[in-house]
Amino acid sequence: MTVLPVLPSAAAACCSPVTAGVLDDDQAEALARTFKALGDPNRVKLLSIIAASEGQEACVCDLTEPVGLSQPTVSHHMKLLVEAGLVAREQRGRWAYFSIVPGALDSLAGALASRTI
Amino acid sequence: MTVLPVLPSAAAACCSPVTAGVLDDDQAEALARTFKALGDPNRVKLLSIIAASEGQEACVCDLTEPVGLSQPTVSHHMKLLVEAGLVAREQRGRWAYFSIVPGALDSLAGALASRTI
DNA sequence: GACACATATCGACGCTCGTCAATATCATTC
DNA sequence: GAATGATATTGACGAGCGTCGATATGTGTC
Repeated sequence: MTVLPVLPSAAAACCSPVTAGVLDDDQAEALARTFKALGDPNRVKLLSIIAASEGQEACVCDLTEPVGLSQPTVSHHMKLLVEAGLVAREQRGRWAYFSIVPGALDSLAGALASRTI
Repeated sequence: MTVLPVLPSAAAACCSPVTAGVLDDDQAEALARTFKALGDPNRVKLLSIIAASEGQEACVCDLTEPVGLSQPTVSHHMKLLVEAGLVAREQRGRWAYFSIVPGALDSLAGALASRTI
């Protein structure tokens, strides 16, 4: 029960393009929270590392070395990404596997793209 | 000469989807800088207000009241959005008009969306 | 040029963020 | 259940952010 199709914060971001009208406070807050999670280069890199890994998942032990940060710091960043609804955490044995929530980035992209159709 | 199709920071973000492989430090840095600009609810709202305005442009005087912030604070946020390459500033008479850089949000969305084709 | 108006900059204030070392928690193995 | 290994949490630190009032800059008007 660790992977949800769309998490609350991501759901709020979905289907409310920035350019489709004035966003209310809740929509702006939800979008900003997700963008803030992407507002750190190390988190962006962590995300890309996970996506580039086999099976689109990685454990903290795979992530520490590429970004050159301490284990607690990587754990901290992963927690933020999970809370933002961008990444899912699954405990398997001793390891915690992180994977990108399907559709999370796409729905965020949808909130950015203009409706040119 | 205030409006550019794609500014440097946005250009770096373009065409390097987060899920297409491990991003190098420069790409991650450029993407994070743009996302950080969107990581504040007031800036997200300012962006949507501009997009929803007639002619897709607005001056600071139009923006202060809707977000409920002081004029210097709005000016500060607009500066960040301009530096992020998301918004263009054009001085016309006494007023400074802000507009969303064409394609900026779309290329950001492109950096997020997975290539499902 | 003096004035009025719109916007930008400055200086300061609390608050949050990114980072680490130290430690705690949890799952596995013996 | 004691030991081991992977990850999370805690506490602390400096750096950066969001905000404001006060002030400076720039633009048009008289």
